[in-house]
Amino acid sequence: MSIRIHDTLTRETQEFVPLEPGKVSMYLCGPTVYDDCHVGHLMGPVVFDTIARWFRARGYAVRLVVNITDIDDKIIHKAQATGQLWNEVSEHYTAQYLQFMRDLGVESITDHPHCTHYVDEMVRFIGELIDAGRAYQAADGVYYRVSLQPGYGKLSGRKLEDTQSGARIEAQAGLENPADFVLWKNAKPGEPAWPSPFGPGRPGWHIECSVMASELMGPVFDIHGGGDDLKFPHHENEIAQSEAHGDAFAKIWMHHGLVQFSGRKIGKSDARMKDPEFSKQFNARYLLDTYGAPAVRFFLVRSPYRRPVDFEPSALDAARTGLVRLYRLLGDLMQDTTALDPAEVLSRPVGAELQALRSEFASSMDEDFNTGEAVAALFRMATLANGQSGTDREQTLRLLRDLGRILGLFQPGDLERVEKAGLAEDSELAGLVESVLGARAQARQDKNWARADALRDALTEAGIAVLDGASGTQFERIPGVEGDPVGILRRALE
RNA sequence: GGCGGCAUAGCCAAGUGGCUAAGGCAAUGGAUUGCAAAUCCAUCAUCCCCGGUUCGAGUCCGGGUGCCGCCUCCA
Repeated sequence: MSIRIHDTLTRETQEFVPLEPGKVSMYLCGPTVYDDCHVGHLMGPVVFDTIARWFRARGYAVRLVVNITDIDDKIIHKAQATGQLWNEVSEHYTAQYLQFMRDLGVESITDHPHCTHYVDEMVRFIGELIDAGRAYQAADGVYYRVSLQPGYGKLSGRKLEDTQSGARIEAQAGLENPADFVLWKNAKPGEPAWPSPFGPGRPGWHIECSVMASELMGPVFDIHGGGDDLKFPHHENEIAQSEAHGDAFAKIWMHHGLVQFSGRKIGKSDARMKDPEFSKQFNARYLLDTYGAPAVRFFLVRSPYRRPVDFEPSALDAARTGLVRLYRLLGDLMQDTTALDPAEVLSRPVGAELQALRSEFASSMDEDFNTGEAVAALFRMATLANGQSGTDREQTLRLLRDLGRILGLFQPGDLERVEKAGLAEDSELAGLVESVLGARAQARQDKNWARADALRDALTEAGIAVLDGASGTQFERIPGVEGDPVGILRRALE
């Protein structure tokens, strides 16, 4: 029952052996805080939070460092475009990002180093690279000398010559090699700057990860993660810098697939994203408000992390429907806030059928964190529970919930957050819904079926699904229903 | 052009050479319901094409075809 991990560097899945017994140190490339998050930005944190949770369930103490890039060309451009100070931009989007982390239940991140808090360390690191002959000053900054790096390109599987023949790298004046990359950018007039022996300026993008990772975790650590698109050049360059600095750096590299739409990656440079109607459907805030954060988390965890996730509203909706089914099955168990002991959950004595499913769950997670298979095991537990009664059923449901909780699912309040997504912020609509439901209840009592059904139809049109049950009537918000729900419900009450 | 990945039911999607190819959504039939919805039960694929290895391949190898990512900022 050891954990196996796919390493991008060796392209093999191998048993994980920690540097220090019982401990895991991980570094994940975090956001550059210059704009609203889209769904793609949520994937890394959710994936690595889930991985960290499984490590903890297997008894490891986890350190997970996720940087915040709070100085960068894009931040400066955004500030210039909006008339803000650069740090007003970065602080605003940092706060937004951290709120997303809380909403999504990402709780494994132990350190959120800000790039600007480590400038001195970066300056020292760059100075050491210059002293070692591995970096040089050019007209507009300090550059890393790629030509002296043996094995440059080993992560992304490319050779220096290939990179050059790519020909899309503009030959920059003063560079020894077109693949050399900037470590320190000299400040232009009006740009934010930090003092350094190489002149006032700011750190380049790649250097921050090398420096902050080693500052917080030392010259070698267990796992470095990030999105597939960061393999080259970002991670390749991190390796180059750190190795040139004499650091062993990450033992294992893990890369998650990218979120796509209609088979194509969603990115800032995607022409489609210029259409506000198009981009809105990937906006993180919009998605969390419309579908509920737990549904978004569940969606991202349903398939294994290395595959690209094809995202579209109907797929998220399908995931949400299945998730709600589990919520309803769990019922009151969802609200239990008792702290969970993963070791106990994984070893607690249970019936044979349930034990088999728990085994599948655990071995799926052990095998490179295959959350897709693990989730399938949860659904099979649901089917099992439906055929049981009494203490057997109770045992199955408890285990289903607890295993889900190890992955960050089934938190207290999640059902509300998913079923009522978007309603909380609209108190007028929420009030109207209650009024219409009350009127309908009265009509049903009077056996005025025509009136009751008309009210129900109005609710449906307004995007509210009515759920009659033995213990009264519940309702849920149907995601993605457009129109004027307030107007519809007002008219219905007349 | 270079490097890498993927092709499994209407849709999404697991699958570590070998019992009946996970799971979700949708659909259909049934139970339930004032009627619905929700819920429960049941049904629903031989895995892009060709060739090969093997007692046995969705799973390995070779060749096609198609799609995608990276090579420029990018989670």
